[in-house]
Amino acid sequence: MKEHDDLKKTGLKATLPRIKVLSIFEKNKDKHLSAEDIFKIMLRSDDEIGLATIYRVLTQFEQSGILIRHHFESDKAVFELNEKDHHDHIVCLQCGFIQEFVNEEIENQQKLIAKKNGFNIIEHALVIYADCTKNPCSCKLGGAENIAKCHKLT
Amino acid sequence: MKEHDDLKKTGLKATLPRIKVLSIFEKNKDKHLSAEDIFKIMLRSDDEIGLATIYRVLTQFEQSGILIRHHFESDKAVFELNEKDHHDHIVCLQCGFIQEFVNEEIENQQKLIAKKNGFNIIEHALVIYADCTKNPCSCKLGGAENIAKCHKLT
DNA sequence: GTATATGCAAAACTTTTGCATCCTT
DNA sequence: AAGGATGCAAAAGTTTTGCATATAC
Repeated sequence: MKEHDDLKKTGLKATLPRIKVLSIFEKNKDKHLSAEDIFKIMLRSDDEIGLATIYRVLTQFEQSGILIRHHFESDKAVFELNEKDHHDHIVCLQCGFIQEFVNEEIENQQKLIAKKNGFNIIEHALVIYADCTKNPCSCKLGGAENIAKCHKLT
Repeated sequence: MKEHDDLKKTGLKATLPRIKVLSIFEKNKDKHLSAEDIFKIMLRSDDEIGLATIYRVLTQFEQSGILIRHHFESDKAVFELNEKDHHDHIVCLQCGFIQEFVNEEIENQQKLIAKKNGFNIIEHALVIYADCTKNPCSCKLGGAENIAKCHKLT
């Protein structure tokens, strides 16, 4: 089982809750999920889990490098798989849609800035808050399937 | 009174709590303060205020463009005066010291990226998380006055 | 005088923790 | 079998809200 082996590689015991949480992220590679999102997804598929366990597992996964934690503009943290290919985010303020991007020039400038100011970069977070109305955003297209695409839950 | 007039300009009634909160930000132009920071500062100077009022005032100030809200890596929001000169932040993970910076090249690249992806930028947040040990960070220098400089309260 | 703002307490919401029980190795 | 992981409930931390009272204009 893929998730089972991935967990063992990081030194974590392959328990059912951990396997379940990891597989949800594998099935939602393009999504940014909160603890509550995970909880709701598992409730809907009749998987028993406690919210406290989810918080513990998410923190462990972040520490072992499996997940990345983001704060974006809201009070609650969201997580995504750490695919090693660093990227930044554009967040649509209307529907929450998240577009990922990379830009070498920005990466380089950051290194120069840190060096000039005497800092060692540990990591960074660049979030552009925007409207995707011109895109157009899925919400504007209407229809349950688009609203679903637009928001976070699967 | 400066704060009084500034408030009237934005259409807000110039009440005592609002004037007090605004003047704290004026006195701490280089700091990023949380609701609780404000609360503690006012307690120390014997100004009566409720925490709920601080939260309401901070939100109103943000909406009227007086303050900017940041989330950085922690759970609690921090605010700073909106000086109109946009800048980004380097946050020291060891002591919380915050260095501001601007970089035109990064600003331009963001505009290009948004355009290419069909988004209207509303705003953006770039935070570099780093160690300022090489700086060296005030905490490392020791001494109460440096620790104080390093952290947020005034 | 009237509408709005404040203070307090209670509630809402996210996240953490203590502890008895269960599961992985 | 033993140690770590889970679930539940309770707590902690941040932010919001209801309502009676106070304040600005």
